[in-house]
Amino acid sequence: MLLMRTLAVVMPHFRTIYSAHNITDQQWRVLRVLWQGGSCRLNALAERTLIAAPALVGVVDRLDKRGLVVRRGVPNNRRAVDISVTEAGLSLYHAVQPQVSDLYQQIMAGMPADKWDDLRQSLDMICAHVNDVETTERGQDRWD
Amino acid sequence: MLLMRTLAVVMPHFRTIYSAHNITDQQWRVLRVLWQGGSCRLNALAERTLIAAPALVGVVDRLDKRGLVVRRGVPNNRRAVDISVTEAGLSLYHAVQPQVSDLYQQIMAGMPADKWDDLRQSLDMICAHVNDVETTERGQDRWD
DNA sequence: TTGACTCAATTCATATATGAATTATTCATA
DNA sequence: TATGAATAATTCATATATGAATTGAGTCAA
Repeated sequence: MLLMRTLAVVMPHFRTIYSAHNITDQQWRVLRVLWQGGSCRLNALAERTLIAAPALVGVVDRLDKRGLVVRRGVPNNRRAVDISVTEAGLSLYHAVQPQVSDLYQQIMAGMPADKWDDLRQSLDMICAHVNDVETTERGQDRWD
Repeated sequence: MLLMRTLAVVMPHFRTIYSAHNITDQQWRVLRVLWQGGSCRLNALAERTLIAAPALVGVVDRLDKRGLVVRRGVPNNRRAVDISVTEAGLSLYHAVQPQVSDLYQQIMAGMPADKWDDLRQSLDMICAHVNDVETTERGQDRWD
């Protein structure tokens, strides 16, 4: 609940920026990842944006309709689809990114840098350890 | 993104428990809050579950249909509605709670207790500070 | 007392979130 | 080389998430 509460407190501030440019949180995440990585396929995009593939299909659809990204077939692999930003998507990204970066800095300013490092490490540690828990659960399945 | 990633890693484990009892994350949050606080009105429930009121209406509707919670009018205030768990909702809670608690303990075991305290404090600090950022933003509105 | 205003719950429209099932493909192998 | 297992993207059904607008009550001052 603490994680959710923190997100619930922080996200609206970012959302204010996004909605001023008529995009959603998820649409922003897609644009940012595509800008950083050039282009990638839906599954990879799903991993990097933390948006499940079925939901991502719709997000990309809407970005595609607005001409911010494009879908292209991959040669030698007709079941794969490559997604990349358009010029319009790129310029939108450059319009939004500074504001997002500013807000990020303001939030970071509220806590010393070493605390941020600790926070990052702790969260990473949780992510890493939780996989062990999963293994344990599976182990218990043997007694079903 | 780190916060979202952590939630994305942790939640599926809890969700496994919930879905085994045919409830969702949000339905569980409602049951837990109602069990802890007896009963409360929709707005208060929205705050405590971190579910926005419009979405919460639907969650309560579905719990109501399944007889896990009930809506009751508040005397002397016909616009308010009181929500509370039923016997069925209570027994479901007691069936699920131990498993949730166990999983929680397993996750907690992956990191020393003082680290958890630091983590809690850091996240609380973020929540507290972000409100200041908001104030700053509002202050800038004066120049509009 | 009545009209302006606030409040609590809800509805609406649109955009995800999630797990299960599909649809084409591609691959590995008997 | 037929053929079943594995893949990538998508569709489906159902359950939220979000912001704006409504509805039905209370409230308070002129």
